[in-house]
Amino acid sequence: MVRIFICSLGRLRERWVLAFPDAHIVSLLTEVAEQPSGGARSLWLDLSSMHRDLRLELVTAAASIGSPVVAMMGVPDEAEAFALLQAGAQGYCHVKAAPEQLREIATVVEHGGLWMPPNLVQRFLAVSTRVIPSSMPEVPELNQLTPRELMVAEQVAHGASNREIALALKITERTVKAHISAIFDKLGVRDRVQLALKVNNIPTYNTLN
Amino acid sequence: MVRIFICSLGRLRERWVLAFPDAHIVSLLTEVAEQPSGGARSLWLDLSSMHRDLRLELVTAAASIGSPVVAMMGVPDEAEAFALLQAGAQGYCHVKAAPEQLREIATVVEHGGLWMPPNLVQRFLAVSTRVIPSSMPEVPELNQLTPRELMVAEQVAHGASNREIALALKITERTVKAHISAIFDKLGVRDRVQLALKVNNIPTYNTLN
DNA sequence: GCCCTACCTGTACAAAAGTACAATGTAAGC
DNA sequence: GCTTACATTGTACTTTTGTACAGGTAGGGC
Repeated sequence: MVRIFICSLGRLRERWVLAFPDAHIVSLLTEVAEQPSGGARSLWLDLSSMHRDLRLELVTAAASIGSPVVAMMGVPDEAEAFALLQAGAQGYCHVKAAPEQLREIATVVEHGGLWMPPNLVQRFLAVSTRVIPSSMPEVPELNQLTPRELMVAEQVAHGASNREIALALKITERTVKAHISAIFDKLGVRDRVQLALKVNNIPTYNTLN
Repeated sequence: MVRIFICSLGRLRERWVLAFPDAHIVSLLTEVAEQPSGGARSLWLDLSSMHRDLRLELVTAAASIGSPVVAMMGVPDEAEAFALLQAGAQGYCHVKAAPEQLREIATVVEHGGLWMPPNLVQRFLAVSTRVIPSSMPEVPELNQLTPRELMVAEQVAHGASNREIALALKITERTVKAHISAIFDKLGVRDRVQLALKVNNIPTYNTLN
């Protein structure tokens, strides 16, 4: 199986080679036609540094070749994700997805599956179902938190500062810090930004959470 | 990888064993807990001869265990498919899917992918793209940012520290700070948490955006 | 040439955020 | 009564984040 990465800039070359030692990296889609097209292959498009209007076009063109296409974005955008998938992409992920994740994605799309970040799947399904039972697990790890910690975590997840949280919960800023440290420990994050993202169910790609 | 098939009647046992020679076949979900849960596994639910109301329940229960769940139906039903997927299933296929296809599906779901028949995928996307754009506005303010600032903002939005961003963009931490300050100014946020939330399009308490 | 913007960097400082170590009070369960 | 989990706070410290003020470079438009 040949993985071909298409990107104008070669910024992330090392990352991709790390994921797939035998990856091909080209800058134009037209070059793909010149590659040996004998066996199976998948196309990985770096759309992050590309003009918005061109992305859909590129994905459509790539999909028409016949190989599974994975769209890689820098700024996740739900609406665009769906558009790209509808245009024929079978995968949608962050350009900086970890190598292990890239390999997971490769396995999935190369076997006819659809891959996208968990939060997107949820949104996806939420809008598709008329019903709204939503008995779905939000972030199961949050169950590890004590009631008080959960309150603090939610405030952080909405952008509150320690001072604001202290004020809201009528406790000292010091206590807020104590809770927050405990939360970091339990959820395995290192700072409030990552905590906010985790509570909001947004994957952070740089750290393996 | 252990594949456990759950069905009240054992009708299709041969078929499944053909696909996975080492498949386990049980009749109740509770029996799964007794299986050696050490390694990875996937659960395959035969919902064909089951009452409609029970299906969702079973899928939900199965999904809560943690292993990938594949819902297998006798009579495909679009609406129900969405509901089952939302309940936590990662795969949806026909009970009588061919062994090779079962193996494809196994590969996909066991690597975090979503699997459903191609026609369902199309319906799925058609519905989503029609509904999403209206309900999901992007973040137009991001257009105010220069290309470089946008890169920095993306990194922050994924939980990166200043040091990490500096490393990634091959610039000084000082420069990162400069960009970030400019971003705060343009987007009207006061710290990196609020920036992360804004880029990810999550509303915050204090700033009503 | 001049102006403007984007981009980059430095020193210095202020303000948060986060950690280490320690302690008290309280409520629930055995 | 004892243990355990939870919530609370203190002092002191390190690290990170964010700002103020001050520059320097490169490219495009006039």
